[in-house]
Order: sequence, then C-alpha cells, then structure tokens
Amino acid sequence: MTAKTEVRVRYAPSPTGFPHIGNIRTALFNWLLARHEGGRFILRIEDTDQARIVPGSLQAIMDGLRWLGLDWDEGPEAGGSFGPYIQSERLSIYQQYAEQLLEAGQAYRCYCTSERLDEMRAEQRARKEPPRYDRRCRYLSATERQALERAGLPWVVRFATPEEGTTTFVDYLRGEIAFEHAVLDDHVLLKSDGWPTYQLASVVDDHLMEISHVIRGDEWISSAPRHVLLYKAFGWDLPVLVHIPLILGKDHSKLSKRHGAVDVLQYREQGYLPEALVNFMALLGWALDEKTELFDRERLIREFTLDRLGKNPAIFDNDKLDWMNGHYIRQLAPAELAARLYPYYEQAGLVAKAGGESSARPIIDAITPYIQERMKRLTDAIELTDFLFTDVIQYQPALLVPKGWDAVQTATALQVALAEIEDADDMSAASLEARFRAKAEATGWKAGQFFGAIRVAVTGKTVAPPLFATIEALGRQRALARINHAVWLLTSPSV
RNA sequence: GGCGCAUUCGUCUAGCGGCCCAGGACACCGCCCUCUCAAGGCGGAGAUCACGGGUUCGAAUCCCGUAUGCGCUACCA
Repeated sequence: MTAKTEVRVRYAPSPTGFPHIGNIRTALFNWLLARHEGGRFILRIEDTDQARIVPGSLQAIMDGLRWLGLDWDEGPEAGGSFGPYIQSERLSIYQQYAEQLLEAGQAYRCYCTSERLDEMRAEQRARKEPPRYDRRCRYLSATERQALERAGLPWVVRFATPEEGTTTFVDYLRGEIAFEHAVLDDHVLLKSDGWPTYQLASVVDDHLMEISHVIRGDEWISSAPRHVLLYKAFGWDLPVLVHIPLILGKDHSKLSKRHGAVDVLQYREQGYLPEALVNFMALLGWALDEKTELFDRERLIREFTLDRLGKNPAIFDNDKLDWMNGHYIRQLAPAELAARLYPYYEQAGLVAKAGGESSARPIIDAITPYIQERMKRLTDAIELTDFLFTDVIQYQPALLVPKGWDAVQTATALQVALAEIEDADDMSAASLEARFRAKAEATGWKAGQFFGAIRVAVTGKTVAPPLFATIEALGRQRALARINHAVWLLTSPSV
C-alpha cells in the first residue's frame, strides 16, 4: 500500500522569447491539475542555452502568468525548498550527475569537433542514412582516450544509448509508445562548456523536484525515450508522462508570429480579459462534456481532469475568442468595467484630451453601461466613444440626412431638437427620450429618421451608443453646439 | 529520407459497439425585438465521422493497410 503522492507539476519555459500562447496553455493545464488536486505548481526556468536567451523574457513570462492569474507555489520570486529554480544556478548539480553516469559507464566523453560532426552528418545524408553520431568516441581504446585527454581537447559527455532493443513507455493520453534503440542517438548530456543540455537538466530537475506529472507539448514525445532511458540509468521512478497536442495557426502550421498575436501580453494590449483567455485556452484540447463552454476559474479548477484532455492539435480561432471575450465583458459590473477600461483610454490619449483624469473618469463611468454589450474587446470602447472626449468632431455632412429626407427637412428637425434640449430641465437620458418621442409623435416623424439625424450631429457617426445616454454624457452645452454646427452645415450654400 | 503522433461540420469539440442517417458552441444566413450598432430570443444551412479492407447480428467507436497533416531528427529547448 503506497501513500498517495502529492501532485507536483511544473511549467519549465526557456527565457528565449516572450511567452507564447501555446506554451502558456501548457502552463494552464499544469496549473489546473495542481489546483484541482491540491498540489503544487512549480515555475522552473530552463536557461541552459545562454546564446539564445532574450533579455526581458523572464520578466515577460512572469508578467504573463500573473496577468492570467496562474500563480506558482515554487519558483523565482516565490522560493520553495527544492530550489534554486533557475537552471543556470544549478550547474554543479548537473555536472555531478553527469559524473555519476560517467563512472557507471552509462555515459562517455566525446572529443569530436563540431566540424567533424558536421562532415559526418553531411556524408550520412548523402548516403541517405539518418544523421546520427557514429559513436567513434564510445569505443576508444584506453590509450587513445589518454592521448586525447593529454592533448587537452575539449569534450562533451554523451549518453551511451543501448544499441539494441526497444524502449517502451506509457503516455497518459496515447498509451504505449515504443522506440527502437537503433533510431536513438548518443545524445549530448553535458556540453563542452560544462553546461547541461535540456535532456539532462530537465530529467535531473524533475526527479530532484519530485515532479509527479510531466505535462508538456507533444513535440517532446520523440525525446521521451531518451528521458526514460536516463531515468532508468539513474534508477529513478518515472513521473506520469502527458504529451498534449500543439496549437496550430489558421494555416495548420505551428503557431507563430505570422499568425498575428501569439504573445500573451499582446492579448492584454488588444483588450482581452484574462478570464476570457483562460476559459478559451482551456477549451483548446480539453472539454468537460457535450455542451458546457463557459467556465469561470473556480469551475475550471473543480472540473479539470487529465482524462478529459483531447489528443489532436487545435487551430486557434480568434472569432470564438472574441465572442467569449464579449461575454466576459458583459459579465462585469459596470463600475468594474469602467475601471478596466480606464488604462485603454489613457493609452489612446483620450484622458489627456478630456483634460485629465478628473474630467475623463466621469465620462467613462457614465457611458460604460451603454457600450458594455457592444464590445468584443476593451479597446472597442475607444472608437465607440471617442467623440465624448474631444471638442470638435468631423464627419461627412451628407451623413446627417437620413434616408427619405432632404437637407431642408433635416435642418428643420435639428432645429426642433435644439429647442427641445434648450427647454429640457431634466437632462437625464430617460427624460430626454420621453420628450423626443413625444415630439416625434406630434410631428409624425419617424424615430429612425429623427433620432438618426441627431445621432450624426452629436457623435459624427451613424453607429453609436444609444442616443439619449450619449446626449446626457455629452452635456447640454456641447450637445447644443454640435447640433448648431450641423444645422449650419446643412444650410450653408456649399452643401 | 527515418522515426513518432494525429485524422468527427470552415473552426473548437461531444461521442469511448446499438440511445448517432452524429449532439453543442463560434462564424454564416433568415426572422423577432429595436433610435443606429450591438446584446438577446427563435429558426436554418453546414460532417457520405480522411480513404480502403476486415472483426461483429450491429462500427464514428475495435483491428490492419493507405493517404494527408503535424512534430522530432543540434554541444536548441
């Protein structure tokens, strides 16, 4: 009877670029499993390829995770008793384990130069053979080895892969997968500069950090047998291996820059809500049942299990994300929405245009309830309401004239509107609406035409938030000025 | 080329031998609501379950081939 071991999962990105939507979705699944099982979610940084490190990417990774609410229990800035969690700070550990393999004869030093390796591979390719290390250094005689050693040549440590037989392992999603040793290489464990490769570092760390489930993209499945062999060489127990399908772009290739936004933080810039992105990403490769699509964070944690994961790659469909984002926007309390909108207005320069925060806030607060169900992204608010923040608006005068009316008729109606607004002692949207509806009734004008003309006069647009809420937010003076201007446009000889 | 994985509406997916001549959602189309645009409601179109063989009384579901797509094939992860 073995005690149930704690679930410990990790997200182990390389700081070689900004966090990509595909990687982050892997992080999400790891995080969800940890939270569902009451386990631990670990962030480990795999920075063993110094040449490829991109400055700022570690920070971006952490910002992205935090924005999405994927908090880590152990890792950079969180601590933990299995640290350090940055591989560049664990070099001596990997060297020690490489040494152990060397002594056990499960690995060997290779003195081949990269030039020789390149030539060898070119020849193999020319002969239509699979490119593979020819194991020259594996079978060096003692004297040869000593000579090389004495010459002070640089060396790498390679794993002595069994030459015959097959390694079989179980992938949680796909079942048994087998690889013949003949197709495996004697891959490098320790590079000539003493740094480990991914293969060594990740296996050593997963073991030392007591990782229970390795959930990663399925591009790793072909290196899984090497990892299994390494575990065996060390005499360690295997974690549960879960290879999840990749996310593809619209053209069915691996998601990349060509497909538009792929960095998580770009989604924030574009006005997506983290709750929408989390929900959406969870559905890329996971489903609860035949109908449920909307999951808040708690529900996701409650329902998430590995056995509901799918095994075929998903194509990222922005349309559905947009729909879902709109749903979550409508879900927000208006005050909360207004607060989240503020930074976008600031970014767009509208706060400054309105004369600073104290004048911008009330406008945003007033109009937000009316644009809430008209947005797919937070950034949509800008275009929907920019006319509220400026003194002058510009539009084609012809837009003023509704279908079925002419300029004269329109000017007359706008003058009536002017009088109504001047006479109004209550500028609330409800009161204005009652007033204008009564007027439409009395004159026999269709609301569509009458209101449409006013809408363009006041906003410069044919598509805008509800008219009377708009006028209320605008205020009497500015509304009058704009309608006056419209009348002038209609009656001036140039039109 | 070799090895591996995958294959259900355009897209995300449900389906784990009979409930399926395949269900839901996005997108699309129509109608309703309506001051525009949305949101919302109702309805529609859309998948010979990649193809070909088996197994079975019965297959989208199991087995074998083929095709296609994707991944890996570095002193990168």
